[in-house]
Amino acid sequence: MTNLEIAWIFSEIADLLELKEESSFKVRAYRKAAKTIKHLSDDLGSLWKKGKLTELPGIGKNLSDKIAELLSTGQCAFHQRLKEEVPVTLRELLAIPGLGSKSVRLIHERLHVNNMEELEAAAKEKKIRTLPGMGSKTELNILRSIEMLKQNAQSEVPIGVALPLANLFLNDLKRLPEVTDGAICGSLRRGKELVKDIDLLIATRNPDLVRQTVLKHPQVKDIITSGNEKSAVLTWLGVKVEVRTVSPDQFWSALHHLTGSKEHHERLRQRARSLGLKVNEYGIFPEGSEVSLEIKGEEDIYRATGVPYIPPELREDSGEWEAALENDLPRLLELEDIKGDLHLHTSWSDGIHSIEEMADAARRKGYEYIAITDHSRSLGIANGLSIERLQEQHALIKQMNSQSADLKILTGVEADILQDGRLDYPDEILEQCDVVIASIHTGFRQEMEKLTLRAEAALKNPYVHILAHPTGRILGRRKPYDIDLDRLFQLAKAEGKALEINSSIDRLDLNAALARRAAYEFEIPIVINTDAHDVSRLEEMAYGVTTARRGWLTKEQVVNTKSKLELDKFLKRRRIE
DNA sequence: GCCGTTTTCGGCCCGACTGTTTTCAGTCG
Repeated sequence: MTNLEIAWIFSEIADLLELKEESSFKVRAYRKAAKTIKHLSDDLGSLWKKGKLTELPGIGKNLSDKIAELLSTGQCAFHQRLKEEVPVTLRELLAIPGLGSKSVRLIHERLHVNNMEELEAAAKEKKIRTLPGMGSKTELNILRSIEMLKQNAQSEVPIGVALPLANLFLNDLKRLPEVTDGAICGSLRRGKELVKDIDLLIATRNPDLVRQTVLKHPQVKDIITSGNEKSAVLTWLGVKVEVRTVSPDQFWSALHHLTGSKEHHERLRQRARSLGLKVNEYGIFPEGSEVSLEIKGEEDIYRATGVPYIPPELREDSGEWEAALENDLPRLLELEDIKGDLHLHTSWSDGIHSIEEMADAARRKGYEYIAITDHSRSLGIANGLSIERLQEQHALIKQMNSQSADLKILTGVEADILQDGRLDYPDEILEQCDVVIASIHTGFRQEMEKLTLRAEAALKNPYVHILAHPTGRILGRRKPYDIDLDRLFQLAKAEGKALEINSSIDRLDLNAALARRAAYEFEIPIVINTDAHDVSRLEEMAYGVTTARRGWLTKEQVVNTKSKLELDKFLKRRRIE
C-alpha cells in the first residue's frame, strides 16, 4: 500500500468523523496526518520497519498503529466501521460551498439524502427549506453549486494567467481616491504555480468606494459575496477575485494574514501564544491588551515572535519554521541575480524574432549573456536546423559578437533526444556549440523504462550541458512523462549536468518541490530559462525565479547567476569531462 | 488524536460573511 493510498484513507476518515460530529480536534489530527503522509518523500513501509513512524509530526501511537495495520493487512478496522456508520457518498456533498458537516448531517438525517443526486432532487422539490436554519437561499445556493460542479471539474488557473488579472484589478483599485496602498496576497503572492483564486488587499479610508468599484469592474461576471470589509466576485475568466479592505494602519498585519498559508499561520500563532501574544489580521496584541505592537512591515511580525523574516514563497509549513528557529533560512535567489537566459528560440526555427531582436531585448534587461538554442533538425514541425543552417547561424553569431562586446551571445542548440536515446546531431557538431540543451519532444507516452533510458543516454553525452523541462508536464493539459526522476537525478549529479526550471507559464518544469530535491538532496546545478520564442516572453523569467524561490533555491545553486567568466568555466568543464 | 521551555492533562488560530434569525450557528479561508 502506497503513501498516497494511506493519505487518502486518513483523509476519508477525517471527513467521516466530521460527518459524525466527532471532536474537531480529532478530525484535524487525521487531516494533518494525511497531509504529512502525502508530502512525505520516504516510503511509509520502510519507516514502519525501522520503527520511526511516530517520529513524523502529528503521528502518535494511535495513528502509527493504524498505518501499521494498513500496511500489513491492507485494511483498517476503524475505517471499515466508520464506513458502515456513515455513507461515504455523503463526502461529495462537502464539496458544495456553504455546506459543511453540520448541514450535510442534518440533510442526511431528516431527508434521507445520501448523495449528490438525491440532494439535487431534494432541493428541486423544495424540501431543503423545510429544515431548521435553512431557507430558500440555501436551497438555491445548493442548486447553483451543483450546476457549477458539473460544469467545471478543474478550477485552478496557472500563475501566468492569474497574475496579470490580479494586477488589472489592483492597478484600478490603487488609483481610487483615499486608497493608500494595495497588494496581491494569498497563494498568488506565495508564488504557487496554480491558484484557486486571487486575493487582493486594499488599504483605504473609504472601503465603500472600493467595494462599489470591485462589484462594477468590467471583468466581473457574478457577485459572490459583498460585505463591509470583504467582497468576492467571479470574473469572466472563471477566476474568483476576493478583495479585502483595511484601514491604512492595519495594512501590514492584514497583508501578512492574507498571504497565508493557513498552516504557516497556525505555527505563527502557536508560537506567538507561547510568548504571550495574540496575532490576527489587525495586529499583534500582548495578552490582555487592546493595543497592537507597532508594525511597519512584515519583518516586525516575525521579529515579535523571535525569528527572522520568512519570505512569502516559503510560507507553507514545509520546514521554514524549523529553519527560522535555527536561524538557518536560505538567502533566496532574486530576479536581479539572473545574468542571462540560456534557452531562446529565434525565427531560424519556430521563434518569432531574429537573433538581433532577441539580443536587443536581452540587452534592455541588462543581461550579460544569452544562448541561442533553436530546435534541432528532426523537429521538422518547428523548422529545426539542418547542420548547414546551424553552422551558418553560428558564423552569424560569431560576427555579431565581434561587433558588440556588451552582450555575449552563446551559440547553442536544443537537441532532440531521439527514440533510441541518441541526440539529433553527431557529437562533432554538438562539440561546436557553446551550450547544448537536450530535451524530449516526441514519444513522451512511452513506458517509464524506455523514457528513462533515453534521458539517461542524453545525460551521459559529454557535450550536453542541460536537460530541459525534465518532466515534460504542461500545466492543466499534459501530465509529467512517466519517467524515473530518482535515476535522472542520480545521473545528473554524477555527470555534473544542470537541470532546467523552464519558466514558460505553461510549463514551470521542474516544479518547486522537484527543484528543491534536485538542488538540496542531489546538489544538482539548476538553470532557469524562459524557452522564449519571442521577445515579450523573456519576461517569464520572473515565474521561473518565483518557482525557484518556492524551491528554497539560493543564487549559488543557479547556473545563470554566474558571471560570464564563471559560466564559461562551467560550460567548458563539462565538455572536457 | 497529538503534544509538551505553562509537559502526561488540557489545550488545540482567529475572525468575517451569510442566512437565518431577532442574537447566532455554520462555514470559510
